[in-house]
Amino acid sequence: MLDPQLLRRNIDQLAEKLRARGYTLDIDYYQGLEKQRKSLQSEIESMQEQRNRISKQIGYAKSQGREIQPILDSVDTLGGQLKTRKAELGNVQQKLTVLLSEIPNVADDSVPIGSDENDNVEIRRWGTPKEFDFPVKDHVDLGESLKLMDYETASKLSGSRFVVMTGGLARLHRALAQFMLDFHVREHGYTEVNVPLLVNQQTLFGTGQLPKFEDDQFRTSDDPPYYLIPTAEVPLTNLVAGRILDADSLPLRFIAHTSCFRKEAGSYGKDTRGMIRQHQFEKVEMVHVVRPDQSRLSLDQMTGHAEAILQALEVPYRVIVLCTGDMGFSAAKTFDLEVWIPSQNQFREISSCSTVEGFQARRMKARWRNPATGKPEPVHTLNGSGVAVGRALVAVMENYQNADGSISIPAVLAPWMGGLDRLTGTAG
RNA sequence: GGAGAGAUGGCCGAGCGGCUGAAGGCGCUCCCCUGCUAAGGGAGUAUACGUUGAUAGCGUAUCGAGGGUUCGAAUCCCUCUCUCUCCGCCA
Repeated sequence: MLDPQLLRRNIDQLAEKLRARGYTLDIDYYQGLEKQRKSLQSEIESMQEQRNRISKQIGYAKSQGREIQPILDSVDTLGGQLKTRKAELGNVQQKLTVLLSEIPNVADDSVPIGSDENDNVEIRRWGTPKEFDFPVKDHVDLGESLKLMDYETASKLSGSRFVVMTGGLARLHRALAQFMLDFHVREHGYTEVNVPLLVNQQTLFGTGQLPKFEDDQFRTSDDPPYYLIPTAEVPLTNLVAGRILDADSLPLRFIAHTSCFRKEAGSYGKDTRGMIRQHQFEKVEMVHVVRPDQSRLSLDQMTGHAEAILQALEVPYRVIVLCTGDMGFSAAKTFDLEVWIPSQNQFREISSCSTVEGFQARRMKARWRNPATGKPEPVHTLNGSGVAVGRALVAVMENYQNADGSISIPAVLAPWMGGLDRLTGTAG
């Protein structure tokens, strides 16, 4: 949610900025509603003021033992009028809330203007793609020929976009998650958190998935509406929902390893093969809750934290900054990490680190007490993958493949691999 | 799933349908007093929105949430949520 002051004060400038993101703000519609809201609200408040005043007179008159009927008569019609006006206001406010909650965040000034992923800008590269002296296999061929990865059985159990992993590969997947979690906690000062995977509507509203992206979520039940989290960003960020934080408790750095669930509606035909795009996948997620003046710096740090994982795994990657047209709904600025996928001969997204500034904080009423003003103000929140576990597995499998179809294990994962240093299909 | 108890400000805790945005206490802030410390005295201490150029001020709302009764609700009624205790069931 944007700061409502932005809409009230600089709506033309705001509309301009939103246009860069491909969102058209209906200024007339907004201003019409806002005008109605104002007049209804003042009208209602003055009616309430009148009612309160008269009610006090009644109380006073009664205590004096005087006749109250004449006073009662004077407010005879007030109640009814108030009721209809309140209903009208409720209506207008509902529309305003829907409008406001579906406006995307405004891009930071440093974000390149553009319309889609072709306008993203590469910032830097790390590592050099390995030259293979044999034809490379993709992770599906590797996994299936080692009999450690089974899409057919997964499809029987669930459907498309699921996978069954077995033995050493399942262990490698787990090792990756454990490594990332332990690494971030030890090296980067994160607090490990174990969070619910099922959340309510309010929580999804807080991070911006609802109301606009209902169709992307798995809804599990109706009587209490529960949703499977699409990312741990949702529960982690909402940890501070509704709270007023002390200045010295910031920054907060949370990390969690969770499964994530996405319908992938609208991505039909995209990445249908393999583990790149699944309905269920695992991710290690980082969330920062910071003072507003720290969010830019924090974004760089968070991106660095994700990069450290890929460097430790020794897989080549590049960092890009997303252009205005390619950013997610809540983001003010996003760095994507893209890892080298040999079989595709290209870089693919493995982490996305964003600052959303106060956008989510305003939705979830997460505030801090600014010592300078003494007042509660929205905090800034950031989120980033540190990194996607399934995609990291793909990267490791493909970048560490050998001519005989076996897969070497990155040295850094040794502590979690129980002595296994190569996947040959027989181990585990 | 069954039975019961509860939800009030940063915390604890009062509150007969009317002068209660909310007693009292704790904590915190400022001031005074006191030659350190301790003790004591005084004032202040929620959030949102509206009004205003911005304060102050004023107005409105908020005592778990949402409805209702009433001229008037923290207080009465209904629904829901959550917490706690006991029983059952389980990881």
